[in-house]
Amino acid sequence: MARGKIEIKKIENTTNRQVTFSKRRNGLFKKAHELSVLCDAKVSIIIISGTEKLYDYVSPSSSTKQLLDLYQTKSGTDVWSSHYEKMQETLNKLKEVNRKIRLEIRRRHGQSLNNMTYGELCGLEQEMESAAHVIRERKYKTISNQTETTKRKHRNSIQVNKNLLHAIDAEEDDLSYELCGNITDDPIIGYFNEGSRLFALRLQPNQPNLQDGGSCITTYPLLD
Amino acid sequence: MARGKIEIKKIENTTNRQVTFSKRRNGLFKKAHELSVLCDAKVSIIIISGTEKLYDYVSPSSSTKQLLDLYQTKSGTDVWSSHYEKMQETLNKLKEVNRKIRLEIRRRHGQSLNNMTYGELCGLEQEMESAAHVIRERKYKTISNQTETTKRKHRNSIQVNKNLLHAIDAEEDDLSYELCGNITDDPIIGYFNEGSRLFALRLQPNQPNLQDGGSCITTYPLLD
DNA sequence: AACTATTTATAAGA
DNA sequence: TTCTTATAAATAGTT
Repeated sequence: MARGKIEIKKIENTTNRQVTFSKRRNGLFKKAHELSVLCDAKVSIIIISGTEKLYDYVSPSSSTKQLLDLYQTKSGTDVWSSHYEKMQETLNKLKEVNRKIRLEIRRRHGQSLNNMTYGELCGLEQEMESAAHVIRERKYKTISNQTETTKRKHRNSIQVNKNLLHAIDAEEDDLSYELCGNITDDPIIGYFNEGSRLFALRLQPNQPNLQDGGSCITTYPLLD
Repeated sequence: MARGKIEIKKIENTTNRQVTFSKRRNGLFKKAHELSVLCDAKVSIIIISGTEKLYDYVSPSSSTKQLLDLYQTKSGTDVWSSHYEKMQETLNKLKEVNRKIRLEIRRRHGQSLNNMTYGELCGLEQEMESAAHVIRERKYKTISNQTETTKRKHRNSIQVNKNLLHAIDAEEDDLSYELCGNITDDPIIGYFNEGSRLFALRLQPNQPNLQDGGSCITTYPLLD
């Protein structure tokens, strides 16, 4: 519109296009602003350039959101309600499901039993019985498993203990021979040693178990 | 901007303002269109006039909704996300609650019992027992109530039946008297009248119960 | 809505 | 990007 008329079609020269974009964008915003002031109108302009950059103008004393709200109301256009309504729907469905399962759990707690017929109550009782049976079975399995585990551990300890006693016996025999020279067999020293060693040795294999405390019960996988 | 410069402030003359609005609005849309074509940009303009009328322009090959979606994405502006995010939050909370309740229900069905310790299983069993107890009590109450209702109905029926029989007996007696001519004092006619009235009266209070049919079983409030 | 004197916007060049 | 400037376009006031 100056120094020569131009045709209204895409400007192929990139630099030229960007310059024109910048100039005309400013011109557009200026015009929009003048319009809004002169004529007391609300104006929103959103521009996304060929390089995907965002530029926008909103007339003073209004926000883009406000304007878009108005736009939606007035045009009846589905601006964001596709997202929104789908979500609303999901939410309502979920609430309904929630309500139902809450009722079921209350009934299984023995509450909210009004409005249940005799038949329904019978059904519920039956279900509860059989579920309780399963739970009891499970409980027994758990406890027997635990017992089993404990026994195994105990046997293990005893074995370890025995092995260690043997080892130390052998070592001491070796020592006493070295210190006292050639003393043959003394059953009392052997006895004393055995008692003392028993105490010392007991601690070692048992300590890890003691540290575990009660939690070791659950670390053993249940036998199915 | 011709025949004299104007100041950029609200045009007070209404007619003038509206004319200017119309001219400049068209000018703005034209400029917007030229911009979009020349520079390969997406443009959306929304105008709401002082008289609350809506005007909008969108560059070719894009919809306003598309543009607004893009606008939101790029600007990160809170266009509708205040609604949206609150909803998302509610949704997630609800899902979590749902998940927990479902697990509890499964356990009360005797499923998903893995990962439960012996103590937890004991607790669950106990709870189930006591809930089952409540349900059983309720069941007995329901059945006894039902029985009670049925008995009452039965007694009622018998009474109605008896009354009807009386009435019919009397009617038959009456018929025989009428056929035989004028007889003065007749205690039996008196009896008949009384019986007939009794019958009529009886029916009224009883009929509603009969019409209820089987459903009346549940309409009686349970005795607590 | 059409006209037109003027202002404004802007294309091309620097 | 910005400035300059010749020229196209827009438009205020009028008809």
